[in-house]
Amino acid sequence: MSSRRNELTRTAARLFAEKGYHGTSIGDLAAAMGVQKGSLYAHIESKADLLWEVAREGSTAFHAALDTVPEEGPVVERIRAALRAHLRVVAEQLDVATVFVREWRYLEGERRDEFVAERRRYEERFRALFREGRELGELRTDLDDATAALLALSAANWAYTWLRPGSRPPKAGASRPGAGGLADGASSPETDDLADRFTALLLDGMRGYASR
Amino acid sequence: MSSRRNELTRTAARLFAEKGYHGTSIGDLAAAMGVQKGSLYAHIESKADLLWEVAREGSTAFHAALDTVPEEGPVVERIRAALRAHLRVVAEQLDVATVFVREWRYLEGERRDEFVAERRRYEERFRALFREGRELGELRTDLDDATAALLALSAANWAYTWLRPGSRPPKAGASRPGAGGLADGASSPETDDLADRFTALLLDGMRGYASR
DNA sequence: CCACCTTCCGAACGATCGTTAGCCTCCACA
DNA sequence: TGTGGAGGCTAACGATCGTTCGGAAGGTGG
Repeated sequence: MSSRRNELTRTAARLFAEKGYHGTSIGDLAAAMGVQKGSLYAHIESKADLLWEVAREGSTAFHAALDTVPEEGPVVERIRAALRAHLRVVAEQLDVATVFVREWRYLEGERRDEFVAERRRYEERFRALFREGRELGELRTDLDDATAALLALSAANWAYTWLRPGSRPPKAGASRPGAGGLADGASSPETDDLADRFTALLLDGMRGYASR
Repeated sequence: MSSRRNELTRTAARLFAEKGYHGTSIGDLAAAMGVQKGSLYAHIESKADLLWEVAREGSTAFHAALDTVPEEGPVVERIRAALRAHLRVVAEQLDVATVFVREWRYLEGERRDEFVAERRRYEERFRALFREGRELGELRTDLDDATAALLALSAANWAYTWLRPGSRPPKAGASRPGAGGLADGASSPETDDLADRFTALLLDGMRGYASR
């Protein structure tokens, strides 16, 4: 893929994340590329192609991140690794992650079906960790693993709303205006820290020792 | 407000939740109302008015739900009540909740500012519970309450993607096609159950007793 | 030197967008 | 009985939408 074409995909990811797919016109994309809108069709066949490409990049990135989680070893460590991996993708490729989580639903036809399947598979991989943890006795044997996985995935899927490339310590907030921000930044120890704090909370809970 | 006007607001909430604000045209709204699109302007001044109204309804509903949480008593019980209240709003007014969580960002100008302020206030109220719990010693005294609140709010804010009016037991999934679904249904014991399961997980964690 | 490929331009297309206008009908109420 | 407001109609507006097209500049490799 030519470098100009890739540049267009990056721009599309950024604008789709910022203003939404339907809120971004071909004209907006062209302006951001410093070009007339008709010129974009030297690179793409349709606007929908761009959404598809960015969404697929998201699928690839998140699955690849999960691939780095070992298949053996203590489940607790693997859950921590999975959460780290997920948050790292969000922090490093915030625009792509945003499209993956929020804008994918404007895909149409087979592409949408294919995306949904990949997304379900991702969640299933995540969930399997909790099920395995319960079955092996490393998590509570009475654990409702579906709910546990849902809780963990909620934190993961919501992260794009507050995680920033620079990865400052989070506020509890979730709403944040446009805030274009920098280009996708490097992951930081802070992102891993945050994932670990989530993991610790999920594992040990918030209740005081006294009332345990 | 006339009944026809209210009907329009309901339709707008439904379509905005289903296809997104920018993905819903005035023509779509008119068709859903069984009317020519020009006729809608007997009720509104602009499409943006509808988004504003639905978003404000969301603010009102979520704040009102939090108002039912007692200001005294065990923090643990209040957290449970807050989570129940939130999920109940999502289950009972799914369309409005979806706009509140996902579509609000297409608000413009002062309205957007006002909405963001209300949303921040909501999150702050939520967060205060965890801070108070730590300060009173009812939660772990070493609790990172900002992260704890973020985790709880993530579950709450993500709920609109999987909670359904009928409120079946959840899958771990998060992606779901259009799925028009029924009109907003009544809340059920199941919704409260789910909130309680989240609360239990948040409080006591997933780790096995053996490894505590 | 020529042929080709990439990239862009400028202009235009039909469609759809949100919104406005004037007119009509019907019903509640004085 | 008459008046007015609520609600809807048809038609049209200017703007913007995604997309197409023919042509031209610029560089690369044969």
